[in-house]
Amino acid sequence: MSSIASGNTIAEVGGLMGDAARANMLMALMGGQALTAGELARVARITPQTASGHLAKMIEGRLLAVEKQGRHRYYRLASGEVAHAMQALMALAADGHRRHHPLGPRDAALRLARTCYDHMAGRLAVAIADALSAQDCMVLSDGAAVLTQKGRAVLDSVGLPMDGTSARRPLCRTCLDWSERRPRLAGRLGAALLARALDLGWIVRTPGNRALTLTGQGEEGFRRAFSLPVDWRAGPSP
Amino acid sequence: MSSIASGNTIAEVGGLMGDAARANMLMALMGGQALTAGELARVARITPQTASGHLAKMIEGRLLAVEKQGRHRYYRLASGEVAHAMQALMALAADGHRRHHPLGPRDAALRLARTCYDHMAGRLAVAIADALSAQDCMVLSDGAAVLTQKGRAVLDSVGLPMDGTSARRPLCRTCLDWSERRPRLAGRLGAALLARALDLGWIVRTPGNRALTLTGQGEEGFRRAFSLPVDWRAGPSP
DNA sequence: CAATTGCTTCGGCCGATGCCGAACCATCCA
DNA sequence: TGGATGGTTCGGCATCGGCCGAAGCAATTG
Repeated sequence: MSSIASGNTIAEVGGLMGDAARANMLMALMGGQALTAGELARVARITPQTASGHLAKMIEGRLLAVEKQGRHRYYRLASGEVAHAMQALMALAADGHRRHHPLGPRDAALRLARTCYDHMAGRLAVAIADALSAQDCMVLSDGAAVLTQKGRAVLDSVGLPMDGTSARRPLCRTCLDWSERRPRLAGRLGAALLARALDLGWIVRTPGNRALTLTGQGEEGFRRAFSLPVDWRAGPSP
Repeated sequence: MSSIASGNTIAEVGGLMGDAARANMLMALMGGQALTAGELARVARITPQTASGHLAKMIEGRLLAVEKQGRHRYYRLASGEVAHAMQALMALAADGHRRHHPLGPRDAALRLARTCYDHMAGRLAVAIADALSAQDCMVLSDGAAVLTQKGRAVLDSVGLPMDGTSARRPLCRTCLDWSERRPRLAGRLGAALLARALDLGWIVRTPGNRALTLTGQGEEGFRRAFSLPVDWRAGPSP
């Protein structure tokens, strides 16, 4: 029903995100991994049949994409723009929040390194951005970033050739997630870096959630590749 | 009702934007000017009392701010973050749209120069960004921008001292509005430039809509200040 | 002091939508 | 082939929220 799946209006998109159950599902998918319908129903605390309805609506509205695999159906965000829109909404929602930071044991892992849609977040990601910036590999200015010649060389040495300046996707963007509000690498470079680090076995995903575990190789690799200070885990230094 | 006006949730924010009438009002306010309740009712095609309810909700949700002046009440977007969120939603809504571009007579003025929340948009804004970029006043990369030393000098000469690199607000961002999808100056610099240009009388606002009229002085002033090519009105050259 | 205009509050109507129980497909496994 | 499990569709219920008419303030105007 409705239109032939052509163009949404702002109100339609907003309405889709403007439901608690759907928002919860979208938040769960912000981790970047595809989840099954059942998992999404559980995270939203609704019955599977209700979840199914919501998912269908979000597919119709082009917020999600599906991939069926066996008897499972894996849902994921349809595009980076969806993630971006969610972030923008989160920024508004967080306004007066001053959320409780229980800082539990599992929280500590998330705080160190986690995924945020398609790139890394947490202390590690911030430390990398800081180090690159401090070494003139990249110029950070008001939340935007530009890579220098030297920066390209460094990234190239990690196996990340940043050749084309083509895409109009930002290299770096401040991403208002819960945890330190400091710039980190997102965008095209951020996505490439996450993929490469997973590839090298420097970090591994945790099955259930968005947390990333830093391996021994990773500890060493990151420190050497980006010349991280020894105390990078301590958080914002200045 | 609800909480004591503290923290919204994502769903609440989305829900506020997810209504046709409210979305229309927000869109009207994207021009950057404050509008009265009556004007907003008219643009949303609803009765004043219905509009009043919507406006109260958006105030409560911290999407809008009011200022009463005499017997009028002027509503405006509460912050740049609200405008940013709307842009993000527009990007999703526009997806399949491929909107009709009627290109009427009034449309031509909008296409040349208009406001977009707190900065300029249209051919003029794009031409300025292009010129600054071509003269190494600023480095554009993937939609982000960084000002060079030379750029600071140029802006300083127009009366725009860009001293503190302080704020974490992007200098430039691609802004997916209807019309050319090319980078232009937004963010802190964009806002300052708009204010300065209005101040100098280079451009003047059109009362009813978002269009900006380029004055004779402006024609001359912009060309000299940013060394615009003579044919900048022609649009994207390369 | 009326009269007018801009805006809000109140009350009731009604359509839209989220929710679940039950039944129905599809896939995997023994 | 029968039974589990994951997922969807259907039908009905209940609630929520947008809408407007009528009435009530507030400020400006004569």
